[in-house]
Amino acid sequence: MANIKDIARVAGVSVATVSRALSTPSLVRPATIERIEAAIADLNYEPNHLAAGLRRQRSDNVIVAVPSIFNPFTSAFVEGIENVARANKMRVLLGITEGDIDTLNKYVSMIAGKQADGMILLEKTLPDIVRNPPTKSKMPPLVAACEYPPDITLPRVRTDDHEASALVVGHLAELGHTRIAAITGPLDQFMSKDRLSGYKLGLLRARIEVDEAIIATGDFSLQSGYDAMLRLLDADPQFTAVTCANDEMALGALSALQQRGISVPDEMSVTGFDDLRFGAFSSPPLTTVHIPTVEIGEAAMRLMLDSLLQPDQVSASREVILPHRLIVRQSTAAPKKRRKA
Amino acid sequence: MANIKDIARVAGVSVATVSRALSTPSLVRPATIERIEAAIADLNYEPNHLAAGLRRQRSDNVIVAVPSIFNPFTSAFVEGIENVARANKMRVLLGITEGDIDTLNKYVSMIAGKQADGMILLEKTLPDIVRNPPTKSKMPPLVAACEYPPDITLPRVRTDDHEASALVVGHLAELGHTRIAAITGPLDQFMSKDRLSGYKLGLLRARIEVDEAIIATGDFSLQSGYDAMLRLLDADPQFTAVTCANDEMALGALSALQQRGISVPDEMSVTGFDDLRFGAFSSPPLTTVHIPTVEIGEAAMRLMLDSLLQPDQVSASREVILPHRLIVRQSTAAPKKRRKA
DNA sequence: TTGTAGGCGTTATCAT
DNA sequence: ATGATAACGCCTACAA
Repeated sequence: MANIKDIARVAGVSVATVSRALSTPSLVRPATIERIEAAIADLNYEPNHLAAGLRRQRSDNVIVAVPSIFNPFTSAFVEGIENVARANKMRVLLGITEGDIDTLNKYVSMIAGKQADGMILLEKTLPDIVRNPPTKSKMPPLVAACEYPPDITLPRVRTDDHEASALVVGHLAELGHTRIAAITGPLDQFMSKDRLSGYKLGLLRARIEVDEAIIATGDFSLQSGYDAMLRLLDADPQFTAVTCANDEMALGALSALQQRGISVPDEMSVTGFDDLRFGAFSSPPLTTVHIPTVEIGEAAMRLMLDSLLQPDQVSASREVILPHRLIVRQSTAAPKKRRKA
Repeated sequence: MANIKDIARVAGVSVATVSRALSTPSLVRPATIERIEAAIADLNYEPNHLAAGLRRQRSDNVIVAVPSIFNPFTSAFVEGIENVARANKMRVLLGITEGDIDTLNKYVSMIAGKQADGMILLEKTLPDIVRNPPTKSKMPPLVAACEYPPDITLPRVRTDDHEASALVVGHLAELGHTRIAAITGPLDQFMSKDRLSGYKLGLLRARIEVDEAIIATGDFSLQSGYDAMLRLLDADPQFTAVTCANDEMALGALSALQQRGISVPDEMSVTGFDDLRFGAFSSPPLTTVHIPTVEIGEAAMRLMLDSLLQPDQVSASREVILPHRLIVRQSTAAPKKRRKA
């Protein structure tokens, strides 16, 4: 492979000029640039990014740490990050952790190892370095999305899940429901807790008492929504609506209801959360809260770019909150028929 | 940040020994290794991957080029690649192309620029370099998945979509259907053509004549499946089954049928393709063909590792074909009722 | 506007 | 088993 020296020789200039022609063309005479570009085309030259990175001490990569990408919420998030990264000449390194904290910590150390310049997190656990900042070396640029407790001091982007959940419950209450069940996410995740507390807030506002007997816990998967729905149905014959902490579980719940022959929304109203496109084509189409997932990724990447530009502004930990909105489809309606036991 | 020189000094050895302790410990005396490891822990040393890469002429990254990751099929594929990459100390660089050939070609040139060692493709178009191999420099390691025509000479992994489609049609024919519609993918994609020809093969085997009037084209999206279903319904009152070229479109079709009040499977049988987990929880659950998407990614990454190990074996372009299998759920049944006009 | 040269942090070759 | 040292290819003062 040709290198910058070859180009310099062929173009009859010094390597410095070639380097400048590539990175700061304004400093080079147009005629010279032309000769250099000719040489580049001629020799099929491609700058060695490793060498440049070594010299400039950065890789132009950003790690995205997620438990798994095999899930529409996460992949939309990653897509958003990639969009902005690409537009800014950065690359996305995929860091799948499977929820393992050691793996996550290893990804963090890749930053010190210059494999990446920073990391965007969509994880339920924080890497150790956040709680134990390094004394000698400096803190790597980190951006958090969605999942984290309020006391950490990272730049972060999220939606107001608390209010969003309350909003859904409000919608059901307005329709006339007075007994509203919930299927939550795993309660070791901050996001799940937030959505659960929002559910309770919604009930409070509607002057409905919380009944723990009709709160079931899932793990955000279709199957867990299905299972949780069956558990609720068996536990209580009275409730007429159920709010699920994400669309996947809501779709699972829909499937369970269909199997039990309980009609939605006549006998049971069901709501989701996230607004996956699958929810728009379920039977019936799912009432849900739109979460701007792609935009969350984009905002996170922008925060990352900010951190990268101002390495010392660590304390300027900004928080971006993106708007949600209620999407009413056909899975919710006023309670009509009594459910048959 | 501490570097290898610092470690050498603190441990009282040369840089060469430190390097060896890290990469080939068997060549270093255990006692020495211990001193080195102590120094590493002490100084919080992390090897600079950029420097190592420059020296060794590789980045340990592999690019995955996909039109979009925001889709369960693709994300499963990427997850499979990441699994194997991680196990082999390689990283996945996400290359989203949005179907743009220039973007794709740029990703290819990143290999020459040492940002990555090779590329795995899940695209409907091939990068230029495949048709015009470079004369001076050597061909970058490329692995293709699923989408490509048979005449190219890349290592590749795929399923037998042709037979799989025929299998689905066979299933419907066995149930007694004689008028079977199809919703295909975009016909500029090889994968779509393959699935379409498999559909025709299935009809042939069942001695059913092909009727182009009940073949509609979609773009693999939910919405397009929904739209295509409505078009078919309006065009022909007779058919009793429809096979869709992927699960997303089948789910869209299900939604259209539900809206028209046509019951599945009593009045209409519907089949999908891919076996997304959403299909298992639709109403009714979707009969489909299981495609081992994650495994396809894993196999592709293994082919990549092979190519990387034997840079000259370009001609040894292996092809891996992974098995599919029919998943019969409740969206297919013997034709019963007549559809109402 | 252009050139010279030092150095980024490693690995690998060749000695010892 | 260990050490000295020359690359790897680029960027960026500094000099001209």
